[in-house]
Amino acid sequence: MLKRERQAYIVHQVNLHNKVLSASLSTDIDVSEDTIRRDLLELSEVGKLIKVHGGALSLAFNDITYPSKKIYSQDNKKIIADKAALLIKDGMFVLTGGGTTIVELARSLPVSLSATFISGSIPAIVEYMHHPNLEVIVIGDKLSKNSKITLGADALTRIKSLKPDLCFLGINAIDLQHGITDNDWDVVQLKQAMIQASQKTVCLTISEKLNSFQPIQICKVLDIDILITELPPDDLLLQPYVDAGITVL
Amino acid sequence: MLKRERQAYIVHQVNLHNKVLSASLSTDIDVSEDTIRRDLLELSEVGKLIKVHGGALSLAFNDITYPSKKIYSQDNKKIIADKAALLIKDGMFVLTGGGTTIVELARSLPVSLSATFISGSIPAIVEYMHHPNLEVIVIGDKLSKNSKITLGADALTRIKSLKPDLCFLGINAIDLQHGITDNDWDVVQLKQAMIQASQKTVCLTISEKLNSFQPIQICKVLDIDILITELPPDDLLLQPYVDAGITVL
DNA sequence: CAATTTTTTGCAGGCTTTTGCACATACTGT
DNA sequence: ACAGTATGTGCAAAAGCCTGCAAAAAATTG
Repeated sequence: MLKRERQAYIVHQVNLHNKVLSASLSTDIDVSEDTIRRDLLELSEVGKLIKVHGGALSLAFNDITYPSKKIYSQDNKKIIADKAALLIKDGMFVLTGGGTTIVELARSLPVSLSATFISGSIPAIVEYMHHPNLEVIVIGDKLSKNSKITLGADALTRIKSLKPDLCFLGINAIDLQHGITDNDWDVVQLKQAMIQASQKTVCLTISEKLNSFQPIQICKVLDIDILITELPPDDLLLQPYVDAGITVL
Repeated sequence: MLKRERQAYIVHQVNLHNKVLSASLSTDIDVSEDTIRRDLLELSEVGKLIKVHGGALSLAFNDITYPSKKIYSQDNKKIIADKAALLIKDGMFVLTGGGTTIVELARSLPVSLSATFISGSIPAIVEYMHHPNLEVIVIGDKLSKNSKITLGADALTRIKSLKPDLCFLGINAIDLQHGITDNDWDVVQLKQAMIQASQKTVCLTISEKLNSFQPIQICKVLDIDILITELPPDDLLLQPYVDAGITVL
């Protein structure tokens, strides 16, 4: 059995049963447990499953176990959120995506702000819901367990019918050559629609993700208007983007 | 059973019942009590539950300290939710409204259940999202701050395009003369659409709300199929509804 | 096509984690 | 206060994991 084939089988099993045991996989496929362990390690590194002692669990399962796992680079995201919050004025229509940075932004909004927020991200909506002066519009569709946002044709159609003032996107990778990129087809579709619908697009990312890329392009660098990272705008790392004509905050 | 899997089970149980006993968990999962105690210790260190002598309590339980009436009706809602959960079978399409009883139902669903849930209630969606085997469809529209559900023309249109097997509604008032009634125009529209779309409608309510009415009618008593309260089905208070031809559980 | 390099796989060893048990100690309710 | 549990500690067996290595398989190159 080929390696790829074997790993595909493992992913299938883990999604089917929500868990797998190294030992049973080993006898199933008839390879050594070491090989299985190496497979599980690789698959967990690319985020297909969660490796645990003795086997692996599906991603959905992991959410139940540790939903409030500490958020990666929380402090940096707070800095980003504060800068982003300044862009939003009373009365604006704001479209937002999902991800921890966006949730941080939602938490950083001043209580007095009165604006309309549109999103398909459940964690973000929960935050907006707690603000007294915000109107919240939910984008409906099938909920993706991984990203906790609604994805699908309905969501796309609805977004295309909007003309929001601002769009906030947390992004996974950006570089000058490949533009803004991601690794999930449906998420890419959604983000493209959001960018096209909005008058201005603001991208939020921690500096770690600058100058990296992923397999699918969302848009070119110049298709966005503002880039926000935790770094000061005159940081060397950001100069290429300033030179390219992006507003960097 | 893997360690992480076991701990996930414990967290689920503690959130479901608000408390767990080390001893019963031990016989449930068939591991020694020592192992359970070590699990509870770890989970309490990560803040997933509160460890006490003999078992553990959920974090939510800690908040509910003084209002004994609240616990009372909380228990009633748990009884209702457990009865309702039995109606849902694998593979079903289930449409649900909002409200605390529906959230309680969401929490009472067995982990193994694999079905599709459709809802516009954000608190309910958050619960569904945490179940590993549920498909979740979000009904989008403007979010009502009071009821935390999406309301409006979009939501209505979307619901009318569905044909779910079951519909669960928490209701505010029911009596034989006025039928099922409510006090919010938009909510009434939504519930009417939900009832009309579904093959079977199940209404959940605490007995307190029996034989009361509010200004706007949703439907007649006979337009629903099943009524669930915390009372046993042969309670005197429920006889009029049984006589009227409703299935009472 | 043969030689060379790279990747993959299995194995041995030493190490860590997990689990159940025994026993001394602490807590709980009557 | 006291009987009955629950808890913490130390320990040992078993299972799982990591490292390094060498053979086998696959890919690359001349």
